[in-house]
Amino acid sequence: MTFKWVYHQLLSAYGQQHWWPGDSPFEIMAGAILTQNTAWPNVEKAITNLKQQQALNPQTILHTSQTKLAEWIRPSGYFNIKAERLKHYCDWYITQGEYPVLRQWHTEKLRDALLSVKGIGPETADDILLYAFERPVFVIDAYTRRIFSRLGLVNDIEKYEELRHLFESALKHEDDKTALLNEFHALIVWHGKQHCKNKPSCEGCVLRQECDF
DNA sequence: ACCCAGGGTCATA
DNA sequence: TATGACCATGGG
Repeated sequence: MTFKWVYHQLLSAYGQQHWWPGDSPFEIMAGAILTQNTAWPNVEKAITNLKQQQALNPQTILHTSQTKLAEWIRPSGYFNIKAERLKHYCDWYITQGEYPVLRQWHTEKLRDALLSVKGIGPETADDILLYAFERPVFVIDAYTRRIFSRLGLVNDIEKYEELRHLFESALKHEDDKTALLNEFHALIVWHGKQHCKNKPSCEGCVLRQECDF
């Protein structure tokens, strides 16, 4: 049982996921913040509102009052906090020179910079690195911890960075590693949702041992 | 009515 | 370092 085996099981079972849903790098970045501890359909409503307001760009978000911004993103939950986080992120993003500048940074430097923005934690930073900047990093989320600890491939108690390096080094010889890590995380999220839906019997679970019993 | 979702920050021990 | 409280909507 290996990481790659799990990947192929999920891919053959569910097919390509075509992540991240979004038309531009900035939409992906905003979505990564809005989806923190939130179901994606709620995020879609918030993004739709931002598009209707022509506000899905860093300049408009930065110059819109936090109160108004919070009202637009209300469906995504935690709207006061997320409005503040979006504005902090846009302030940093514009200051650094936006995508044309940031895309030239080395991955480690870009990660450190992202993590320095208030409201951007490890998972959100890696979402942005992988799906907006197409860097070969892996995103560790609650599904990943739960599924792979049940499979006996990782320890749930390990820290975020330890788990991330474990996945990345296990798959480092794959060609087009970015595309693989992109697909892998998306598949894990999809599988996690399916599994929750099938609890507790979990019949037809392609990973078998991942069932709850 | 209850549980949780594609997390992160901050205060406390 | 490591817990706990807090943030808040919407779907099951």
